[in-house]
Amino acid sequence: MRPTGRFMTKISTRDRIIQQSAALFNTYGYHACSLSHIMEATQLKKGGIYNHFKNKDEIAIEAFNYNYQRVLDRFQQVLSTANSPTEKLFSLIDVFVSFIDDPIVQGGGCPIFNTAMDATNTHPGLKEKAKNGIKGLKRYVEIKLNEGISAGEFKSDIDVKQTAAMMISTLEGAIIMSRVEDNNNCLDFSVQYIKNHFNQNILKEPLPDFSVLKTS
Amino acid sequence: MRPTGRFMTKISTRDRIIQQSAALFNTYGYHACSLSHIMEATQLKKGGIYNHFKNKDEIAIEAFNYNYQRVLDRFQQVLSTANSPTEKLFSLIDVFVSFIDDPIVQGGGCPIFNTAMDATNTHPGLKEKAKNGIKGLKRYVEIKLNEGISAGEFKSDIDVKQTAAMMISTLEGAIIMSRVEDNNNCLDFSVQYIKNHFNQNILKEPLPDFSVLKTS
DNA sequence: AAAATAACAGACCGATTGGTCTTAAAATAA
DNA sequence: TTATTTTAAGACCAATCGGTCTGTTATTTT
Repeated sequence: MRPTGRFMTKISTRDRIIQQSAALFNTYGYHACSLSHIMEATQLKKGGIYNHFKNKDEIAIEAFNYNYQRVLDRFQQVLSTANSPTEKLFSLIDVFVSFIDDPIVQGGGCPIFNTAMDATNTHPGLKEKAKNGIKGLKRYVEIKLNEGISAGEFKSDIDVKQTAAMMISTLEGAIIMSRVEDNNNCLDFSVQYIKNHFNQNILKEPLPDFSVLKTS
Repeated sequence: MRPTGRFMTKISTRDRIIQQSAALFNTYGYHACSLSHIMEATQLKKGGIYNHFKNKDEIAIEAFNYNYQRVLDRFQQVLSTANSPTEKLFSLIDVFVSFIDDPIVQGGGCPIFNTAMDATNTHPGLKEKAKNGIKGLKRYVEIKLNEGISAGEFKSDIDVKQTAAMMISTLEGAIIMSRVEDNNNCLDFSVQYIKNHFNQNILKEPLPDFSVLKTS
């Protein structure tokens, strides 16, 4: 029962807790984000928080869900402005770049991968969620690759799964590296590299713009 | 003053604390690794530990140094069995693969990148160490690339810095992905991919073995 | 052998952790 | 308006956190 005006929906306290915690969990990780942090961010006391959640774990899970949805939303949003499969494919790359240029959530980077790293050895439940998140991300890319093949724009003999995995791991690796190095060099390199590779190995008709890459 | 026999060196308690903590920090991260964990692993009480270190931070720093040195050692070791620059370049790739197949330290993955992720928003000191660690890793690869150019085995117009950054971020991204997915698929893809790229774009005389890649 | 030093145990500390519960106020339903 | 339910405050809890300090036991040095 959410209080609703005529055309707008007031955010529930529970959702506000989730959103503000999502920023904290992405920034500090599960163990380094305490309830005091959440209390301070939400301006609520324990009672106000535990009225909506049974424990910290439930908040963290919901926070991940929220961040994950925001990632998907950005994919949707960016893809909606692209027309051809080729444009869509290159738009996918841009989404990863946007994780650095225009972070989805406080703390930066890709919240899915951040959670994956944070939870791998410490929080089986969250790790599983991150694992599925990555699977979803991959499926997303695979669909777009298949659409390109169906439309006749991409070569039909490409290994879709392999290409999707490569693209994601390369860009995610570059995102991490750029975050640590405090500059975008590595990400820019990777983007150039992948676009070039797509142009040469995925597209049936390479774009003329990419034939000259060595501009360093 | 280390107690030494004729041909062997007994490990100091301090070093033992560092080594065992190094495993814990790599597994759980800085905040999720408590002194109780360290006490249990080392079978020492507080007094025994704080006799050698002034605080948890100092242990974590030394633990990182130790893990970092082990990474470098593995590079040295693998490279020592390679003869030509080409062999050395491909050996570098194998070192990253070994992070999954034969983990350097408990918790798995690359301890440098693990620390980088763990510390980015939570521990400036450790983050700086990880940042420098990655810089060292990159320099290592760059040196090997330059050796290949000098020896005339690699093309002379390659962008060494860009290539090194690409190689590391791609493989590190794949390592993380493989760890989350609990299989080596992504890493294997990436390795195939990079080797193929090196063969086509770095080596002056491509190896015949790599011309056929599409084996899926 | 005696004196000095290094190593370690373990009690102790205040602060903080995640979590519970009672109570009062606010919002909703009757 | 009254009764009921939801929301949130905040006291309280045991457990644990990183860290200090004292006392005892080993180990060196003299």
